[in-house]
Amino acid sequence: MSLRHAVLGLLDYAPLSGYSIKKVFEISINHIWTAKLSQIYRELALLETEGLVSSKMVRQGKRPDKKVYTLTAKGRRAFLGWLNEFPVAFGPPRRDEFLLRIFFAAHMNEKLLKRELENFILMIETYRPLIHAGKIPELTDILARANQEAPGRKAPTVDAQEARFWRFTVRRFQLTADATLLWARECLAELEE
Amino acid sequence: MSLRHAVLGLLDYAPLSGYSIKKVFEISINHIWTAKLSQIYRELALLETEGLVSSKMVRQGKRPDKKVYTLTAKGRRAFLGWLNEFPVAFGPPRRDEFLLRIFFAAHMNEKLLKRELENFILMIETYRPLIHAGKIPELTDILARANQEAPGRKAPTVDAQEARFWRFTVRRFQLTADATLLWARECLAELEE
DNA sequence: AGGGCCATGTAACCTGTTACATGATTGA
DNA sequence: TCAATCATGTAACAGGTTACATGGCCCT
Repeated sequence: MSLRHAVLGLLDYAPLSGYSIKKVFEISINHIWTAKLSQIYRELALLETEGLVSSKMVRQGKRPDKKVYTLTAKGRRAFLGWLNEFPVAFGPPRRDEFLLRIFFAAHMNEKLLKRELENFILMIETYRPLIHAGKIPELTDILARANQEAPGRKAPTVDAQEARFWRFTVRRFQLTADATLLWARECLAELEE
Repeated sequence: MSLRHAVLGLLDYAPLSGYSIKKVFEISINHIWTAKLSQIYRELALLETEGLVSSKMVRQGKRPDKKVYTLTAKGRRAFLGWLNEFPVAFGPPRRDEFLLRIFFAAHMNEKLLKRELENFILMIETYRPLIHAGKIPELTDILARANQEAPGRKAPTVDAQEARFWRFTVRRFQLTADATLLWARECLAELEE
């Protein structure tokens, strides 16, 4: 049910096409939640039949026409409802193929295992610096521009509040990336004793 | 594709019924990978048609009959193949509803948000001590007992190697739990300024 | 008497992935 | 000239969730 809320949440900032929702995903919540384009199109079609969003075709001279979706009042209520319903407890996500391989690693060729750990470490080391708050202005920009294109819409508040929470999510990735790096190095060290 | 390998991996230690695979999940890889009973039954049926496991009905006087699955040679090859194929890079799992809510928390009632963070902290504090290596002997026991029931099977090696990697996975949960706790407390502190 | 455990499954549904199809514009 | 970007989708498949069905045993 969460792709739905991610989409509604982004549309609350600005009317967007399916394609540009995907773009916004890529520079924002992509680390938190991913979706393929085909899935986004499907979800948007569904949301429209349920009356949570409405769409309008927009001609663009050179580039292909696009279908811009706007959040309806009903859609906004659904989104806020999701955010403000009585808080549920969320366990940590539980699907990690890499860890599953470690669990069964007694059957793994030792050299291969070490290489896999080294690759894993490398992956985090390259991935970690990509997670930084630097993308927040970029995101703010895109949303502001999308809003200008929408006539008669008062700019929504992408302000200090937003920036704070986006910073929170970035911080979480940094901390868990650090912890994971530490762990992987520890494992490798023990294997190399 | 990973539920499949989790099942094959457990069956490599001992022949098990669908129901007891679920039990073993619960005290072992449940933090790494979860599955519903119905999914396990479906997967086992599929694995049997593919010849990776074979089954045998076992009468039990008082309790209902059970269908015990054994790994075939082909199944074992498939499992080892998965472990030893050229290492792929795994990104971190990317579906975290809680973080998604934080991302959009600017729209959240502040009291509710604080309560949600507090619940989250509490959840980790209660969850963290449950993740400890103490379950390893229990797991070893269950597998050993299942093996005794299987006639003519030489006990597989649930030994020091196994214990090491299980310890590794436990350690990872502790480290990331610690990092997540730190993060959540940080967020709450900033909100309470 | 009622709930929980043991033990099996089926069916419908929802969500995510992969592959295919189309076609103009832009930059190297 | 070739690949990437913009822009829309459909179809098939794979994997995960929820609900339903059955029935005996054991414990309180």
